[in-house]
Amino acid sequence: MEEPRKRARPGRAPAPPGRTSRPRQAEVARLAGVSQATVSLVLGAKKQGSAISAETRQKVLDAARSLGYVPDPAARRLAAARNDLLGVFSFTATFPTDVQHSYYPFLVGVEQEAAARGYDLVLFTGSSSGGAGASGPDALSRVRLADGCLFLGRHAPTEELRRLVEDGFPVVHIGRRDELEGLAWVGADYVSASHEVVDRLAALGHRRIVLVREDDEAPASTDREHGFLKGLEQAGLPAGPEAVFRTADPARTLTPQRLRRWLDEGVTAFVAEETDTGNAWRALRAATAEAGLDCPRDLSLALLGSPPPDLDGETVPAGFDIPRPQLGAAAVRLLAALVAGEEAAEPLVACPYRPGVTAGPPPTGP
Amino acid sequence: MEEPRKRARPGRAPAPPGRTSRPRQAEVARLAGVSQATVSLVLGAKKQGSAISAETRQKVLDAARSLGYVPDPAARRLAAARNDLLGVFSFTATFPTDVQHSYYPFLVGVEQEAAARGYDLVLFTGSSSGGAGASGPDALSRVRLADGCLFLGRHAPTEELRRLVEDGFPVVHIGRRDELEGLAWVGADYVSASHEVVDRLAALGHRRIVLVREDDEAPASTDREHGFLKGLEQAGLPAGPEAVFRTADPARTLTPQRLRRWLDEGVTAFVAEETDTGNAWRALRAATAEAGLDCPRDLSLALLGSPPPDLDGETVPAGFDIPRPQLGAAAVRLLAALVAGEEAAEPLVACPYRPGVTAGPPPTGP
DNA sequence: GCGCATTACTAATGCGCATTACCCCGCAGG
DNA sequence: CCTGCGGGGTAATGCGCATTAGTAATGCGC
Repeated sequence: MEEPRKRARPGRAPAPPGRTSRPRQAEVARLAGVSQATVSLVLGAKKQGSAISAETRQKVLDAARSLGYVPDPAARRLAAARNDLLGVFSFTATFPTDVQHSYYPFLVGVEQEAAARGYDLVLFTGSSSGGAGASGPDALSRVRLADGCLFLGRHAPTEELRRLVEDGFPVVHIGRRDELEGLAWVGADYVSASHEVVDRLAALGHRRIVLVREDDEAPASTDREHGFLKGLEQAGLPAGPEAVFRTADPARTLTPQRLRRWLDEGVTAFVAEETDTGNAWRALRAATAEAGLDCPRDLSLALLGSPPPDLDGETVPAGFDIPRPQLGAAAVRLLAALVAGEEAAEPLVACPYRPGVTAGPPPTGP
Repeated sequence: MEEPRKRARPGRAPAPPGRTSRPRQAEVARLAGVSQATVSLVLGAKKQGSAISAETRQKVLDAARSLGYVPDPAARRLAAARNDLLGVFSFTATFPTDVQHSYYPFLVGVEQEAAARGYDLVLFTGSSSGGAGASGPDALSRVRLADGCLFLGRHAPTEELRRLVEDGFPVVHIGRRDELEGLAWVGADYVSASHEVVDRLAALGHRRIVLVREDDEAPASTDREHGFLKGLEQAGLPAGPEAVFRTADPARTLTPQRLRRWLDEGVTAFVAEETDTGNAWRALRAATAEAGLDCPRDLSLALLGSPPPDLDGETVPAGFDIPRPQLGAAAVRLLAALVAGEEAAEPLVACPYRPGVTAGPPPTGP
């Protein structure tokens, strides 16, 4: 029997007037002649598909389809604590006007992998663009709508991130990020990739190789140096301090004269790290040209990363590529694992060697 | 007094064991010594900030701060009947491997405008990528998850779209789409833009202009022709059928000989439509080069759209640009209006004229 | 023919928050 | 002294769904 509780009618208005509101499970249930719970069971059909007769199941499915029923993600999440949504958060605009700095390559992989796993993506905007809920101490709180969240770029505020991590919210950072204990991340394996570049050069016959790097303590830089030196050692080549040329301003210090001196000393190959600016590589190329040297013939060059996009596209440098789409995909995989309560796996993604045209055998004879 | 309802404990587990769940309003309330409702009132503080004493308010705020309270977006949305989420759906991958076909330029504008309006974006994957909920008759149902949805590309199945539209679900299509009554869309104003190109050429002194178009019935093509012809008429130039050269295979039919004949007939300027392939423009450029003609000097060329990205970047064609970011932004604005229950406004976005270097005064004398 | 296990559902409940309806209290007016 | 009234809160309720306890119906064995 119904209680006469008509006097109380809290909550919001029943439905936006004028247009059909989205169907609820209750409506599906009514149409199918079953209870709401049954609808939930049928539609939420997990692996344990039992306890529902095929007939009833079909009735429900038909009803749901005919009404165009779609579960409300908010309600779903509230009740089940998941909604098959992965967040993507970048402190700078995800789609900056300057395509060069965009996260596009990552997103290619993120989208694919997410799609393959049945996740949709939530792009959290407000981050930079000064939108409505732009910043503030709880700027990152919105990401909690998703089951988990990917973070791109180093600009996500550490404190906010810590908060999420501590709350057990699944978070994966694209790009190594060690300063925050417990933060899951995926990153390129610069060590191995740099190592391999040395291997290749050594295999070509080079016996003295110099790394040109900028004066920077980023993990990406030190990783490369580390792999480079390890490669030298393993190849039995001189790996002392003289094998690394570290300079704050490659354009000034890496002169053609300096280059010739190295050659005179028996150096036959140079390796530059990739940085935001690409200055190391740029300087190396410039010095080579100014010195009137031919690259694959007189000396070999390799770039530990991708060439600056503005540089002559004809000359593909030897070195390795950073597999950004794969990184994105790996991030999604890791995030999915975290969401599922599993533990993190290998965070490093291999960078494939790129033969390019700037490396060859060392020149023979004097 | 508490009822002994301990036997029943439905719902999901209280919290993932082992980690602190983030605070709820209830905890804030307890700490502040008030009720949950009061917390909600204080934190949800809208314009009607009354009915709460300053003292209580402060207690609540302090408690919330000290606990680091952050509202659960899902719950908030459930209660408030909106999620501040806009969908973005593209039948093909949103971030295809081939950057050329990506919707990136649109998304730039979409993201900005969405951010400015406090919306987050949901990228519906599964569409093409063959993911979990890939296709099926209700493939589009998922978009109902958001408050409204943007559609990119012409491939979204009409029937599914109709369904959404009929249900009153706010939908905006990027790119003109007339076949579906009631479907809101935003598109570039090709008619006006093409018209203006003719104006400019006429102003430069050209008296006979020919449009080269491919054999295609897309609205984008017919719009351009329409604007072109209107421009001719208004400028008092010959706008008969001979002003339009329509061909299925520009590369074969647009020979240098054909070009010379036109010139002999007094034609001094050519206009090509932009298509997926860019064949019309390509053929025009090729014929000019093969005929040994100099572009700005011997004849003027204009392109109704953006040049194919693979074409020599040095030569900026005269014509107009398709303001994709603005289109994206306009789409968001329109969608936001629909979500708010307002009516659609002007769907056309103007295309700015691009002077370029391929148009100049007609050659003087024979 | 009764106990008991299955099967096939339904009823009840709560997730976290927003939104009333209502209540309590002190004070002014009749 | 009772009533009216407004400020300041609180209890109750529901959003839409998932989950689980409970129940009716049926089957089965002895």
